[in-house]
Amino acid sequence: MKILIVDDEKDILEFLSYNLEKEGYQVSTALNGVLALDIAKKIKPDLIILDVMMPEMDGISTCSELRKIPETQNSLILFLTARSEEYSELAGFNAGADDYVTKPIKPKLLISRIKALLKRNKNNESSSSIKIEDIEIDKERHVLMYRGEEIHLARKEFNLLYHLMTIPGKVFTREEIISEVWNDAYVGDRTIDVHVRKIREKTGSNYIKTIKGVGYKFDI
Amino acid sequence: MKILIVDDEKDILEFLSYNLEKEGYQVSTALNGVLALDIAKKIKPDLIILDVMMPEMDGISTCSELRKIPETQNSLILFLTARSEEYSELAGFNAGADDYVTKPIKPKLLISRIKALLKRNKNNESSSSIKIEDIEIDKERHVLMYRGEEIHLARKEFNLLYHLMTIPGKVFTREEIISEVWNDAYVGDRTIDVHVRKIREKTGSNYIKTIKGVGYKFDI
DNA sequence: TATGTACATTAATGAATTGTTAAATTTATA
DNA sequence: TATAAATTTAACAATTCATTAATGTACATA
Repeated sequence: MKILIVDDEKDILEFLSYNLEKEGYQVSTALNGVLALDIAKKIKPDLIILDVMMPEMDGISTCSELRKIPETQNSLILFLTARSEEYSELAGFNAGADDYVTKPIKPKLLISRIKALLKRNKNNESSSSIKIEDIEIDKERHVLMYRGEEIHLARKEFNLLYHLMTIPGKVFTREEIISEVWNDAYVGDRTIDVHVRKIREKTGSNYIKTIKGVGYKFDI
Repeated sequence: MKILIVDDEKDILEFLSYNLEKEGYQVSTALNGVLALDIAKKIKPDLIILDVMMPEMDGISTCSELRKIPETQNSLILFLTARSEEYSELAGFNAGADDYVTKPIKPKLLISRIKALLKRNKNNESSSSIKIEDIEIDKERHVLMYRGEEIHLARKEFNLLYHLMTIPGKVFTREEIISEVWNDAYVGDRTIDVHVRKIREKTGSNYIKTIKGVGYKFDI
């Protein structure tokens, strides 16, 4: 795992490098935003730690720029911010940050946050499974786990449920469902109903809610 | 909703016009890109359907030009392309297209794509959740949260309350409400009263204020 | 007080939407 | 190809929702 640290204070760069290398990460450093962009393009870091307060180009701007170049489009970005600069939390997230840690930096906290971030990222990339309460749908294994039991769903049933679960709570109209699950094929409305019914039947539950006149949603 | 169709074949213009007008869209047509620009400036269509292959000015060029004039800067643009011209998909999106459909055209597919496009556009315009004090209405989840409780509102009830909440404090006349919530359908005044009553009943509250002789408003 | 106007309330009706079942059709697999 | 499984449709039942009509109430004004 490659980490790039960007801060204008050499002391902090050294302090963080030491702590992160001890954890087995491959660390690079940059003293300002401009350098950071150059280095990032070359090494394609998995995670970039950015100080918010920096001369020349601040962390927020650097972050925005990083999001524009393909090499770091999907890198994780973590902000370092002084406790007083609370405004930067919002600005940071808007600019595309994934997390932020306030100074003074506690190495153990920072490392646990980094691990969490990298882990979350890994999960999102590799596994296509969605778990909500006692129901878990795994696209890779094409399996639905419900209260510990493995339930077989046919393909359309599976895709329909999966699609509803991608945004729990959101109401999907029949049009949206047909467009996404049926690839715009022309099927009647009853078709959706029947599949919904079968899912309800097989799971013996009612997580799929009907919003009459609107559509269906997955909700606890 | 105004749609402009641009194609050099009269047959296709007629075929599409017929199908789209049947769906209630207001359709204009143009036989080439140059005419399209003129007409577009006048009618400001919400959606422009462009054939890729046309003499004089092809769809891609027309699209680029349309994106330059303010009247159609934010219009949706949908390309019609022969299955063989797959290259045009990319070129089209680069020129600012929002979607494309391959010929031969299946009317039902086209209409569902159009609806999806117009809808997506609409959704992006307005934020879906409005929160005022202890009352929150969420269009995406189609849910009303009131003092932590989830209250189910029927479609018209929901739309009515949502509409009043878009501008809290503003009095909406019955005319305005019918125009927005009922899409100008012809319904009597009592209909609104009844829906208001049901909302008050279900929430057990009186956030909807009656302004006698004027209309209703949402206010704490 | 009487009267008119505007809104509230209730219940009835019918339209619209969804649920259910079985049968027909399509698709996958041995 | 035969068979089972999955998908879709069709028919109809059930439910919910929207609307109206009838009637009641509040309030202002003559």
